[in-house]
Amino acid sequence: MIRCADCPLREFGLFDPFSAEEEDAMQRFKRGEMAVDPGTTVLREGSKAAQLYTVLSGMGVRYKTLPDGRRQVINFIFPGDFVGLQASVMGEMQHSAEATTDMRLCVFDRTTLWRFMKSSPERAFDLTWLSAVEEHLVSEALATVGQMRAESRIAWALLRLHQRANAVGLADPCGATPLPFRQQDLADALGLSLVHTNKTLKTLRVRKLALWTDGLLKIPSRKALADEAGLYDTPEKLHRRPLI
Amino acid sequence: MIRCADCPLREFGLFDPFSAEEEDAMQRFKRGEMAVDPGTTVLREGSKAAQLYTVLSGMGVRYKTLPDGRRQVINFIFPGDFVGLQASVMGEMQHSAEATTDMRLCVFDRTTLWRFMKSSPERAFDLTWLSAVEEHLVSEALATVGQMRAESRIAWALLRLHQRANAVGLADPCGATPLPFRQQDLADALGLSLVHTNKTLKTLRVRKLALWTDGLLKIPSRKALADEAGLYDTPEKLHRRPLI
DNA sequence: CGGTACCTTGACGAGCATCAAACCCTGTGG
DNA sequence: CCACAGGGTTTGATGCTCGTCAAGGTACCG
Repeated sequence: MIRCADCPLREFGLFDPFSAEEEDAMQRFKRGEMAVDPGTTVLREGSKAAQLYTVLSGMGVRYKTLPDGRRQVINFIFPGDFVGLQASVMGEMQHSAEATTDMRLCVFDRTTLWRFMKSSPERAFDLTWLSAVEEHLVSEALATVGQMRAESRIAWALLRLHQRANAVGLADPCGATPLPFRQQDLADALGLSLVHTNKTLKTLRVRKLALWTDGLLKIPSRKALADEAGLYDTPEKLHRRPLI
Repeated sequence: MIRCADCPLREFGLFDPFSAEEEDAMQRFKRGEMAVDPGTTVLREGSKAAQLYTVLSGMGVRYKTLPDGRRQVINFIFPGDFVGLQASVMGEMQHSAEATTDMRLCVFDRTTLWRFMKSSPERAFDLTWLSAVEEHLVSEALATVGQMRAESRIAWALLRLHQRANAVGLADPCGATPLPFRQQDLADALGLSLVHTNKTLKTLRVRKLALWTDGLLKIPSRKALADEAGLYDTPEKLHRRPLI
């Protein structure tokens, strides 16, 4: 089992540094590790999950299933993400979480969460912070899906995915970012049909704004893509985030 | 100034009860009261607001503004809602909040929030809880906007608004609920044009599923409306929520 | 070799946006 | 008292975006 002190996620500037005591408290909180295959449902909507996880490696999606079987992807899961807080706080999950690739997870116990918050107000604050950031991300998605046309929606999503992937060191020297999702996942995230998503991806390819093929994303000009996405070119100031 | 002990919101079963000490701590936390007119922007997107508020009475909207001037309503504000947590936790607001009606607000100070969390782990937990619930609400909206057709979206929104209003005692004996928003607000919340929203409201009226005119909403059969909204008829089990 | 999962492309039509105009109601000022 | 303006609602006409249907292509796997 990886010790928190050696956590591979710590290398990236994305996360808040730990003090020695913090590391220690975290270590006691940690329950174990888990590795899952692609397609595994880590948390199921409606379940009163007893565990929560920090993603060590791999990617996935959070999604809601509708009565008629369609699904809405709420957002994409990247290394460093904290999954399952909702169930711990609200009693049960309101969405599912599924691994898209192989995934390694750091396992924590729900029952210790409360003790954890109590023992350390800083951690309690961090949890609130994480939750507030999630809300913000979902809100931005809502604004995009509600207001933008297909081309802009996809531009927005690809740009955000690119940022997130880069922030955890997944970029490749030649500028290609691995993006192992299916077109259907993107379609479900953006409220578009698979067919139209496919066609729109093609026009973005033709316009040389974003090239996503074979699980690799290349963005010739972030500025141009941000323009299409209706985002001010993001000065890459990603929030530094707490790591739990 | 209303004392927390006499808070008019406490009457409704919606909120967690307070112990005497809790009440006391809350009272020290409270900074004052504020009354605003319809149309007032309480919090502005991008501002590093120093205050946060609990809504004592009145309604409003949270929304994001897009570069081209369109807006996305994130959700609607009701009495008991806690507004501005995002700025306190994340540093600045990611959306604006505006009063639709006259509104009375309980004012708290941002700088005391941290002290507040530190002094009382239960409150810290409550804040995380609130944030998690917000996220859930926005996610549900995202799923609705992303996957449903106009008629279902509007049915969903009206049903949710009806529930929220009733939970804070705004229902009228004869079954009419005050709903002071404009059709444009609903349109902006659901990613629909004003015109199409209007036409869809008409068909819902014709179908006797929901009658919303002159700021009053009447729902002949919640079951029928829930059906159209793609919701299992909600057993009215609204989460009891902490009151801050 | 058939089967499955995913990507791709074309044809067609529906749902919804957009444009334009009329119709309230309320408030305001001559 | 009436004219007028402004904010919101309502309605019709037109056409674009996007969903749906259908089919074919490719890679991978048992």
